Amino acid sequence: MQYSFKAIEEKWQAFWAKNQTFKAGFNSDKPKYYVLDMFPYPSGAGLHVGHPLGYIASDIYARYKRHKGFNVLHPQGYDSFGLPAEQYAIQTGQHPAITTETNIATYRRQLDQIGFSFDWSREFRTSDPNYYKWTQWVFIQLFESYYCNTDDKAKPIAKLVEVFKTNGNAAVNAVCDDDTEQFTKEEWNAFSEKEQQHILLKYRLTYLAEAEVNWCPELGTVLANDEIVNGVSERGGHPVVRKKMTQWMMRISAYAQRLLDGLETIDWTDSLKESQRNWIGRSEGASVTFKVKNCSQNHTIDVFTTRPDTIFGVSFMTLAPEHELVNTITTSEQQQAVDDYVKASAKRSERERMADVKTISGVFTGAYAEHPFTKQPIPIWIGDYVLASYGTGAVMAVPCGDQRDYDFAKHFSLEIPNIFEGVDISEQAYTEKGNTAITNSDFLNGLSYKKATKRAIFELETISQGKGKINYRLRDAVFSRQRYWGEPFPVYYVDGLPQMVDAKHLPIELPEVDNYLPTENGEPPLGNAKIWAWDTTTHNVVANDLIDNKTIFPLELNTMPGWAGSSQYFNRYMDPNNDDEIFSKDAVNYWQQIDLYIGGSEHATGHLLYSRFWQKFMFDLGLVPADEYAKKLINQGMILGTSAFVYREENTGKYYSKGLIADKKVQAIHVKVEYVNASDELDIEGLKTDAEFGEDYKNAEFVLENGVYKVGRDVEKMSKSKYNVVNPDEICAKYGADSLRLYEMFLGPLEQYKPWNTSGITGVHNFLKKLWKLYVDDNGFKITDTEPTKDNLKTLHKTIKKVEDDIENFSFNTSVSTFMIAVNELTAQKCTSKAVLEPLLVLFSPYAPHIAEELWEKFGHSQSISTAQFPIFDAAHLVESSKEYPISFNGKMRFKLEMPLDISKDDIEKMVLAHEKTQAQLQGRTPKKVIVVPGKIVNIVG
RNA sequence: GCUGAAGUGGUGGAAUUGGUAGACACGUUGGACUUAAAAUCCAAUGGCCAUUAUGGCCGUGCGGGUUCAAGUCCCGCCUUCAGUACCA
Repeated sequence: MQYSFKAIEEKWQAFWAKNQTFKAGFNSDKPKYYVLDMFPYPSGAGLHVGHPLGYIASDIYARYKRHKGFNVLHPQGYDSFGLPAEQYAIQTGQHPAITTETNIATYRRQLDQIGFSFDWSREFRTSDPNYYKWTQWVFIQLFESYYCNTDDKAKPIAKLVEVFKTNGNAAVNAVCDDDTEQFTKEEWNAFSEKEQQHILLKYRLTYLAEAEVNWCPELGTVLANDEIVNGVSERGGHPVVRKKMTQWMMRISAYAQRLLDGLETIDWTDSLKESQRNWIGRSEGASVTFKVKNCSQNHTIDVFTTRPDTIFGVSFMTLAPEHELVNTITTSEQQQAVDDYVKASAKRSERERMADVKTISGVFTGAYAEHPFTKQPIPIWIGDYVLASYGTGAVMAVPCGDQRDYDFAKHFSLEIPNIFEGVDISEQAYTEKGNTAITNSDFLNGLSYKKATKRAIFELETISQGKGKINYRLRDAVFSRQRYWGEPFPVYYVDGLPQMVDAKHLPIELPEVDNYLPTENGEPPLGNAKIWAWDTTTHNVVANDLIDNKTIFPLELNTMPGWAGSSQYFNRYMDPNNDDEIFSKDAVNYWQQIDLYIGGSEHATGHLLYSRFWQKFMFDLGLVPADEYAKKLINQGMILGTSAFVYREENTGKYYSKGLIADKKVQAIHVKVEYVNASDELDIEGLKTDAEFGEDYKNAEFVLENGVYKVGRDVEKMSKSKYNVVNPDEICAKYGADSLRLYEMFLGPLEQYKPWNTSGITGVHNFLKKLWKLYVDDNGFKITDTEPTKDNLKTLHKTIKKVEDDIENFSFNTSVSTFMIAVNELTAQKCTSKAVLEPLLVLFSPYAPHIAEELWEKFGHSQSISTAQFPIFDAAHLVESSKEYPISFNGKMRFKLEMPLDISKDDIEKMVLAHEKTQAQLQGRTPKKVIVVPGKIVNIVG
């Protein structure tokens, strides 16, 4: 009987689907375990072999946990809103929903053929109104909440309105855009509805604001910071410019400290946590207020500094060119110069400014500020090294203590007072925060960094010109996109003010449009919709031309960004078909949070940060029991493609084999990897008859070396455009899903980036054939009830131990090797014993579930192997008596003991001492002293 | 610049708390089986030297150090990858 993987895999995939083998429900007898993959965006290209890597790993772990007696939740779905489907719609007019549906069908077929143990009954798509209803719902909750600093949590905005009515905002300690604005209860109650709403927007956790955003003209939409890479859009690589626009924002900054603190409680990789820490960018220091001299309106400039101890070293101030006071304070003599400078720097894009760090530029405003303590005048400059978007957009310049201030001062010949005792600052600034005493600094004289900082803050607070402050780099996230294919906002506008649709009328479904481009007057694509107005009496979406501004109002034209749908999906899996609630209390209390989350590290400062923010918000509302949603997170590495190149000589057009290039002027051209064999030889005939590119090479001349054409190779990201994509369909057809699964794990450590090389798959494929032969030969199933030998049991238990350790540590690659060794050993031992080969199957089954099920059935089991218990390791089988397995004597001073490490130190000492005594007696010498050191090796010291 | 990860044969990669470096697999070479190929099986495979055989020396990016013992620990460099950056 041959190992016919095709029939076996089809059979068991059908069996799992029919019996809903992996359907998860409440089960109080078993502990729960929740394993989740980052759900995919279903792109038109389908899966390549790199995509399933993380899914295979999580599937192995999920299956393992089932064997270990856990009730496992392992769902899957689709993050189906996104740009590619919309771009396709723009080009072809096909509705993105249709494209998405087609792509999902392909994804599902490809996923199914790999044999994942997903609970498909819980599948959902973020673009399904039944799902995005709840995305809209969370948005409304955010709108109806503010952040209370006293309780350090989000609370209903209605509570805040109560306080305003009775006490004004003097005693309110909440996160607000403008913490200088003060009003009494009388003032509040006298405000118009519009004025009140305007104020509340400054407190709401999602709010409408005029903000400087990253606008991508090419894509016609704004982008979040994490959607921009090196100054161009992540998707498509289009340029991005800064632009002021009214946008929905998420007040994630209110959660900055909690997002930072939460990292300490979760088991995520250090590099990922570090990325998030950097992104949040906490720095401690002080805010200092400088009064502008000779200013009729008493203007002040606030700065943030991490070095309040250097306050007496301030010799000038620098404002960002965009700073709001630039125009107000500039003197008439300097007006022209300042205008020119501001205009020039506005022209330069952010990217140019970043690229050009070395050129120092700036201009004097003619105005002076007053030093808070010395009252000396401080010239106010403008310089583009100060960023409007960080801190307050203004700095107090301390040239002796900051290199950029120092360079600026040198360039414009400004004063550089030294406030560091015995430090030479003639060449560069002294930026260390050491124990150097401060001098020329009045009350700070003689103090070191730490003490001076404390004292400076104290003195600033005394004169009410500053206070200790913690600044975060993390900025509020723009939540609007000017696109069609995203969640519509449940928002309509009355007199220009946003109103939420009552939650019970959700979802607000995406309207039909006949054009997916922005409208002629620049509105987002939803501006093309004809039925897109909200009727507040019937609570329905109605035609735009019915808008009467009394009961029927315009709806929001923006849609939500890509990360909206993925920010709470992991909770929805717990109760995905609930129409009445986002999820039931019972469900969330049972499943709690994700135990293991697997996905790519590229989401470090996007999805993985935003979703933590949503979870904390939902925790504040009492909706979820945990304020972190994923206990453990693993970033799977990427599988890279091995591209192949031919070399075309520029003048002759001949293609030279790699070894013949020498110093010829050649151009390297990607060719499809399927025409290249393991020895890097090109199948020229295949290439010439290729359906897509055959024409290009039909008449080409290939110059061979030693009778073959050798291609060049390079490891790159798998991509259609590089022709190095390997399709899992082909692998499954040729070697089977079990081979694919094993090989992807065998390639290397899960977290690592590694190149794919199809030729290596024969190794694991042969292993599966050998495994099959261990159970089945020409006469059929060959397992017997024979007593296992000691060798058999040793192999089995060695394997149990290793595989269990490997899975717990997520080193799946080494356990594949362990299997190979086990099968080789048992084959050599001619083992047919049921007592060994049956439990062994359970070890394999997470990795190669199809073959395991097939053989399991041959043992007479009617239930899936996934119900079987993981075999229990028994160290006794590894401890051999010294008679049969003498302690091996190796070299001059070391013994190696073949036994498990959990045997006690004393036992080893006794055994080795006994052995040494016999040896000594035989050799007629005195026994050496035995010292056992941790590890496998025993030292004998003479 | 800063932060994080990593440098081991021709290749992917093993090596537990410091304990026989190169497991396992690919590839390569030789052999068996075949008219032949594929498939399968067997053997060899870090480098250098030596051989009838046993063997010897060198080897984990580089230079030091600790130790009976270092891929692993410490100090100083180099290189690669990833993230981030006039962050005050």
